[in-house]
Amino acid sequence: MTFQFELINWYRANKRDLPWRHTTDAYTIWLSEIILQQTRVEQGLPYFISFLSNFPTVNDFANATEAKVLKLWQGLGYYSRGRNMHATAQIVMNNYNGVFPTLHDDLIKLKGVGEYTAAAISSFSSGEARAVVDGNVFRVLARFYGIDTPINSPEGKRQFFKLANELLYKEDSALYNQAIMEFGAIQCKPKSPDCGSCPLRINCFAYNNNAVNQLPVKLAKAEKRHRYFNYFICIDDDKILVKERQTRDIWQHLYDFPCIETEMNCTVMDGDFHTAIKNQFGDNAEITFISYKKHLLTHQIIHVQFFGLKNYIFNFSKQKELNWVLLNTLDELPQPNVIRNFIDENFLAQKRPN
DNA sequence: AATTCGGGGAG
DNA sequence: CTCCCAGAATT
Repeated sequence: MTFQFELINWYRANKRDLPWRHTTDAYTIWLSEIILQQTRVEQGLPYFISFLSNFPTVNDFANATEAKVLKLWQGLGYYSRGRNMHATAQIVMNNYNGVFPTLHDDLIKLKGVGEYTAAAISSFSSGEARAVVDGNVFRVLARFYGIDTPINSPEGKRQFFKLANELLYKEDSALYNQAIMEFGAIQCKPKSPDCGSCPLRINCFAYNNNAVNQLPVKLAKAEKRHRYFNYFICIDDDKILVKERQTRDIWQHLYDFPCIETEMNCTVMDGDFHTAIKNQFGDNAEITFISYKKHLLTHQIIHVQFFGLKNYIFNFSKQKELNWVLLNTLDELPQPNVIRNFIDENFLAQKRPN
């Protein structure tokens, strides 16, 4: 048990004071765990405060509108997390009588709750003996035990999951799970960890074999896809035309503007793009280029152009997701960051708070 | 088994 | 720029 006790001792001395560590309430822990999926603590913390304040109980969450949830989630990314939380809150109200589950086998059935999150909530809320395996745990185990199986391969996931559960300190799974994750986040960092001050270095494979920078091993990712979004700003007096994004693409159920997607960056004079504009907005439409922005996502590079539009016509019957909204209520809609930033720069005279 | 869901911070 | 973050769902 040396490894486990060293981790726990390190944790007692070095842990950060984080709000979700002061509770065993499953709902509160669930909020924090979903928000922190693929998200740094510093980035997620203000969202955790905001969600807990807006939705003190799972009942409050379940009774909110999805638009309200997505508005609070705006800017955090991976918006399916917000939509899945909303669905899960309603499932907890309907199927669990409003009492948030604390057992792994119940949690794993909830939307947006996978192996990591079910282990985290169950161990933190009820002390169930389930090992968490997140990015931190992969890294700590790969380095300390010298495991070079790619962590993003199915074989790697099985191997690390098995080892993590063998190592789990079952007498206090919550303490041990917190300890190994915090150790990975603060001490055994991805880049340039301070091995000289590490209490585990004596028995660490990577440290003793000069392999800290080679572990963990990760399979190469697919090439990023380039996409070209051409947005059209249609303003009629005090109203602007917005579009709710639909399923099977990024930013589902968030709002942007009427858009023509092209295969490359186009000017209004380019043949196919010109034709598409005329087909969409009529022969008399006057187009003016406003701005270009390159927006980086994990798997896509979005080249965004904004165009102003005048003297246009539009066939609404084929575009049910399009809607006129008042310019002064535009800010209330959940929007992807690239759209929100455009609105900030072009429509809002005064800066909004925060 | 591979891909696709964001956005931000560190280096 | 690249990599990674308290991963999960979909194909």
